[in-house]
Order: sequence, then structure tokens, then C-alpha cells
Amino acid sequence: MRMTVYTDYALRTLLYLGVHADRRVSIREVAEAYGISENHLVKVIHHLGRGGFIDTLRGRNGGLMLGRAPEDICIGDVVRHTEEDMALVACMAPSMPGEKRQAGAGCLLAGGCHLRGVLGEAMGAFMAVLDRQTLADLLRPYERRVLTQAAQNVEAAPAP
Amino acid sequence: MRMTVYTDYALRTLLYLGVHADRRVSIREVAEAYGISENHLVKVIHHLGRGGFIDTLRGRNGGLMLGRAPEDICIGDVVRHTEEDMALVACMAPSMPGEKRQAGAGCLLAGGCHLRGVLGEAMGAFMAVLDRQTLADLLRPYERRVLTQAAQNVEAAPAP
DNA sequence: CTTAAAGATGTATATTTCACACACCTTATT
DNA sequence: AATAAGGTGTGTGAAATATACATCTTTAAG
Repeated sequence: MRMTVYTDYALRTLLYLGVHADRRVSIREVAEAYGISENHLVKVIHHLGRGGFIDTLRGRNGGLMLGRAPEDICIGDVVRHTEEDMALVACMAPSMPGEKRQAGAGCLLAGGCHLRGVLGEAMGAFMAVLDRQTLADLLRPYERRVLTQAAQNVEAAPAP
Repeated sequence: MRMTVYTDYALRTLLYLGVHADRRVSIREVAEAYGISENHLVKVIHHLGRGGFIDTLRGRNGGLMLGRAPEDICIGDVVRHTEEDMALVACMAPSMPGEKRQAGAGCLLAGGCHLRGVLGEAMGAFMAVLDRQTLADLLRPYERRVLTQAAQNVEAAPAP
């Protein structure tokens, strides 16, 4: 179990695309908007593209846009997609064949380890919260404000 | 947010001490029982000791024992103690002064980032599950079996 | 059909974090 | 004093992360 900036970038990219749903956005624009590494973001975005969360288009006038409606993008799915071991409690992996743990008399708790069960349950509760949320839920509170702000930006800095 | 073997060792140590509550146990014994590094376990145990979860005694006939009754040892507290950033959603830390994120036009979502809220809620759900569990809950299912097994071990391998 | 813009991909590197080893100190019992 | 136990600090190897760099492919504009 883990949460890295990789997932952070993924979620922020989706939010950015949701806010600017009226056009295609370049990777560079997203990177600059958040002040993060463009090179790294490329991989995140590619990964999101292969997962169907975003639609990428190469070439001139290409760019990114959401692959589905915000209502159909479940935050839990995104996290599961970007954090590989979110589906299982791998971090605590005990009593797996071939592991050091096997030494000695073996795990005292093997054969029904409650630790695993409790941690699994906690993990489930974590994901359940994220599964209840869609991108649309995250976008809703900002819709008005951000759109206004975007309009201002367009006025202030016309397309180069 | 993160779960490491550090916490794994901590929980297993507590379980071991709970099972062998009739006597003091040495660090070496715990390390050998699980086949893990004694050197590393020393630090985990020391940390648990400073947190009051276990009682350590130096010198001859010294060793470890639970610092409180198993019913009074909350699993959530243990995890919070061993995983430093469990109390907050530090991994996603956005819009903190001095961070790179500040570049460009600043975080579009600053001033009420819902990402933070949702992740915080998910985190809360995770910890809530662990907060409902005490060490006694984890020990209960094994009490009979493990004690029996321990007795057998004593018969099979008398003290060296 | 050439060129430029945009994403795709592979390799390399820098940093951080773990897990662990090693050496040495302190405490307490015998 | 000697010995057995925990306490403490430093160092290290491996792995995971985040990022940089270089190059290729696709697409549309001119």
C-alpha cells in the first residue's frame, strides 16, 4: 500500500482536463500549470491513456482530453490503475513461499493470520471511499470559479 | 501514506509478546521466531518501547513484555506510531509554500482542493478500521491453538 | 511533400528510503 | 568481575521514485 506523486499527477491531470474540457490540452501545458516535470508527466499521461481515462492524439493540433465523461471516471479506478499494489495488501505479505519469514518455526500466525484480514478490511474501507467518488464530484465545486478564471487568463494572455 | 515491513515487524512483535505473556522474551527470540533481522528488529522494538506499547528491561533476565493489557493496545495507535505520515495525507501535499507546485499560475485547485478532502476521508476510513481493533482482538482466535503449540515446542526442544 | 507540432518510447541518472549490518555503550544480575 | 540483556549511532546495499535526455512516430499545416 502506497501513494506516490505518480497518482497525484494522474489525478491532477484529470482535473485539469476536466476543467478545460472545451479543447485539447498539451502535456506541456499541464506540466507548466502545476510546475512539475514534463518528462515524468509524459509517462503518467501515457499510462492514463492506455487505461482509457484520457484520449490522446498525436500530431499537430493533437493533445489530451478526457476519455470518458467525468461522471464515468471513478477515482478508485484511477488509483488502482496508477498504484499497482492497491488491489492487495502486498506490503504485509507474510508467509509467502520462498520468503525469509519462512525461517525458524514459521509464522506463528500462519493459516489464518488475522493481521492480514484486518489490514485488508482497512484497505477496503480506503478504496470504498474513493470508489464512491467520480471525477465529476471533484470538479463540481470548482466549475464556476475555474471557468471564470480561465476566461480571465485568455483575456490576459492571448494565444501566442 | 505507506505501509512498510517496519510496521509489520512491530505488529508481529506485539502478537508474539501477547502469545508469550507469561514471561519476558528476548529480541533474539522474536527475530528467530519470524526469521527476520535481529538488528533491524532492535530498532522497531526500541521504538515500540518508547511508545509505551512494550516494556523493556535490560540486563540479565531482562527482555520484553507488553507494556499494557492487549485490550488497551489499539492497532491504529501502533500503526500511527510506526508509520510517521499516517496521521496526514502528506504524500499528496500540494500547495505548500516553497514547493515546486507553486510555479506557473499556481494550483488551479488551491484554496479548497477537494482531492485533499477525498483522500483525507479515505485515509480516515482506513484508520477507523484499525482503531476499532485492539491487540486482544488479533490474539483471540489463536489463543488456544498457539498455547498448545508452544507447549509442544517446550517438550520437543528443552531450553538449551 | 516537407516541415513542425505533438505524443510514444527507451535509456540513463539522481535521490530517497528501506532494511540491515556492525561496532560499541549502558544496565542489571549473578 | 563477568555475563547477558537492551540502547545507540554510523554505515551500506538494494530497491523504488522521480526526473532527464535522446530519439522515434504520427498528424496536420503549408
